[in-house]
Amino acid sequence: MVTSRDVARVAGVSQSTVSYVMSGRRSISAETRKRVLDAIEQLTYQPNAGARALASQRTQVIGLVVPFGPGADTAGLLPFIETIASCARAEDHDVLLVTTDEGAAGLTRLAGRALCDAIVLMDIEADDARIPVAAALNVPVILIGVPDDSAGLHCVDMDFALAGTVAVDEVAALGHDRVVLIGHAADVIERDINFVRRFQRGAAAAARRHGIGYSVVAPVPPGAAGARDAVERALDGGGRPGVVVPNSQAVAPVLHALVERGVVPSRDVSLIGLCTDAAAEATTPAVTNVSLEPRDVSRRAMEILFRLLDRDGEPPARLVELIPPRLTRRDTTPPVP
Amino acid sequence: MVTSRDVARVAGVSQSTVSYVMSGRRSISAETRKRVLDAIEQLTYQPNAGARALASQRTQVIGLVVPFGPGADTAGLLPFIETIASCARAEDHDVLLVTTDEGAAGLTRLAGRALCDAIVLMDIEADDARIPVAAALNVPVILIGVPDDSAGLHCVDMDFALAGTVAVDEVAALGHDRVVLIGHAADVIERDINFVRRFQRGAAAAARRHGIGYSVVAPVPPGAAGARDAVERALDGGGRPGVVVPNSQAVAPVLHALVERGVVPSRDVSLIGLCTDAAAEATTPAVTNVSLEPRDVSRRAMEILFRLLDRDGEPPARLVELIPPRLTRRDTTPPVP
DNA sequence: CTGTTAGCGCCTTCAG
DNA sequence: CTGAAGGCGCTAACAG
Repeated sequence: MVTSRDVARVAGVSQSTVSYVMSGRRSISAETRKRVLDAIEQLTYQPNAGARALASQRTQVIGLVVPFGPGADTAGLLPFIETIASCARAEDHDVLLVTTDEGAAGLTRLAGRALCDAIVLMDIEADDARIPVAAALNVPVILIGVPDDSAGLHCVDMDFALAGTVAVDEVAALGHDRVVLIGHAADVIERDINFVRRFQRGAAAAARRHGIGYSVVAPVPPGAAGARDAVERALDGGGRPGVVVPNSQAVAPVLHALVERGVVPSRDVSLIGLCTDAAAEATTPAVTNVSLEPRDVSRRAMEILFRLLDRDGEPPARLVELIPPRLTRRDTTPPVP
Repeated sequence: MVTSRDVARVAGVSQSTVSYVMSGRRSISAETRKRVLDAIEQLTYQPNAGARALASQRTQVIGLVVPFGPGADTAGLLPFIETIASCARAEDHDVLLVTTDEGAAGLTRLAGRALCDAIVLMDIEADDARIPVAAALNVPVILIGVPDDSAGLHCVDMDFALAGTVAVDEVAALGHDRVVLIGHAADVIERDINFVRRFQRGAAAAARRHGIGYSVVAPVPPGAAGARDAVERALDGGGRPGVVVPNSQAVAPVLHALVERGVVPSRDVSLIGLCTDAAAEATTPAVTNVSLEPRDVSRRAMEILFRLLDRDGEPPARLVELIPPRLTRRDTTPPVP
C-alpha cells in the first residue's frame, strides 16, 4: 500500500503538504503542487478511506435504505437506486446499501458506527417506526415518501394527489361520464403507505369537480384472476367508463383482462395507468400513463441531502416537497377531442 | 460520540480489554466480560468503522459493481442485488454500490482507497476490459458472468447452455417437429455478453440430438412491432412449432403477438421463455419458463467470495461454476404426454 | 508559503 | 487473565 508519506518522500515535501495539495485547503506554490501531483501520479497514490474518515469525521458515503425483502414494492426501485448512486458520485460520494428488513437497527448502525455521512430512507409508511429513530440520529436524513409525522425530517415524494387529479381530468376531458379506480392489493393497503389515500383523494376531488361518477374497486388480488374480477366489477356499471389503475403491478393484468373480454381500450373504455414510462411502453397496446418520475424525485432528494450536508448551503424551508407527475398519451385512450 | 475508552472507564477495565471482549480473540473472565458487555449496552456503544478499518485493515464492506447506466440489462437485476446484500449482512458485511459506467476506474478506486475487502463484478462481457484490472487488485474478486478469459478469477453464472438444452428437450418431449428461437435485440448481441451464444449452442445441440428442426429469428427489435414481426417469421414454416424466447424482455411481447394473431399457446404452439419466475407469472397466460435463478447464482458467488476472504477456507478448485436452470410448466405449453 | 505535531478510535504486540 | 503502549494513514491546528 502506498501512503501519503511515500508521496511526500518522492516529492521532497512534508506529509501534510501532500494532504493540503489534495484538499486545497491551503495555498500551495505552483511548483510544489506540481511536484506533489507528479509523485501522486507516479505512485498511483490513493488516499485510504478509513484513515481519512477517522481524521476528518467524513466518510464520503451516503447510506441508502431500500425496501428489499418480502412484501416490498420491488418493481420501480431500480431507477431510484440508479439516480441516487449517480447523484452521489457526482458529489464524490459512494453509496452504502442497507435493506429495510434491518428496520431501525440499520439506521442506528449506519450512524452509530459512522459508516456514512447522511442517509436516504425509502419506502416510508404513514406511521413508520423508523422516523423517530431517524430524526434522533446525528446525521442528516432525507425521506423518499411522506409519513404522517416526519418529525422535522425533509421529505420528497411524487405528488400522488396531483396524479389522481391529472388522471381524472383526462378521463373527464375524454368525455366519460364516470371513472373507476382499480386499486391496490390488500397487503399494500394494509401497510398503509399513504400514497393510496393521497391518490384517491385527488381523484375523487377531480371527479366531483367535473361532476362525473366515481367508484373504487379494491382490494385487487395480484395476478390475472384478481384483475379479471376487478374488471368485471368495473364494467358492471355499464356505459363507457374511464378506467384508472393506480397500481403498477395491476396495469398489465387489467389491460389483458379487458382485451380478453373483447373490450377495446380507447374505443370502448379509456385506460390510464399509474406507472413508470418503461412499464407503460412494455404492454401491448402501450398504456396511457401518469408517470411517477422516480428520477426527478431522487434527484431532488439528493439535492436537499447535500444541501443539508453543507453547513453553508441553507436547506429548503419547506419540509415536504412533492414532484408533479407527467401524463403521456398512448394507445389506450382516444385522442383528446 | 461514545468510544471504547468510555466503555472501558465505565466497566473499570482497560480499553484493550473492551476490544478483546468484542473480537473474542483472547479469553476473558466471565465477570470482566459481563461488566464490559453491560457498559456497552448502557452506553449503546458502537465501534467506529473508520478506526476499525484503519487498525485492522478490514472494512467489512463488499464492493458491488452493478450494470446501471445506458444499455444495461436492468430488468432482472434486483434479485441479484438483494441476495448479495442479504448474504453480505449474514456475514456481518455491508455492500457498497458502484456502477458499471465508472468502468475499470471504479475497481481501482474500491481497492486503492481500501473502501472494501472484496468485490463482486456483474455484467461481464466476453472480452471485458475490466478483467485484467480486476485480476491485478489486491482484493478478492468474484465475477457473475463468464468472460472468454477470466485471468484466474473465479466466476459464477447461470448455465445458459443447459437452459437451451432443457428448453429444447421440453419442446421435443411435447412432440413438436421443429423449434424456433426468437432471439435478442441487436445491441445485446453486439455487446457480446456470451450467454447468447451459450444458449444457442445448447439449444442447437439438443435439437440435433432429437432430430427436430431448428431455426433462429434474430435480431428482434424491442417493443410490440419487433415481436409481431418475429412471430410472423417464426410461424412462416407452418405446422405446430415450439417457440423458445431466450430474452426476458421479449417474452411478453411475443406472447401478445401470438394471441393477437389468434394463435393459442399450448394448443397451436408451445411457448417457453427464458426469464425469472416472477416475469413468467406476470403475463396472461402465465408462461412456461426456464428460470435463471439469480438468487442461486448470487448466493453461490458470495459463498465463494467469503471463502476467498478467509485465509483458511480453501476456495473451490473449479474457476467457473454454472448454476443449473429450472423448468417450470405453466399455461403456454400442454401437459407433457 | 511550508513543516511539525497532536490526535481521530481501534487493534494488537509486548509485558506482567 | 489483564494493562500499557505503539501505530494504522490522514487531517488540521499550531508554529514558523
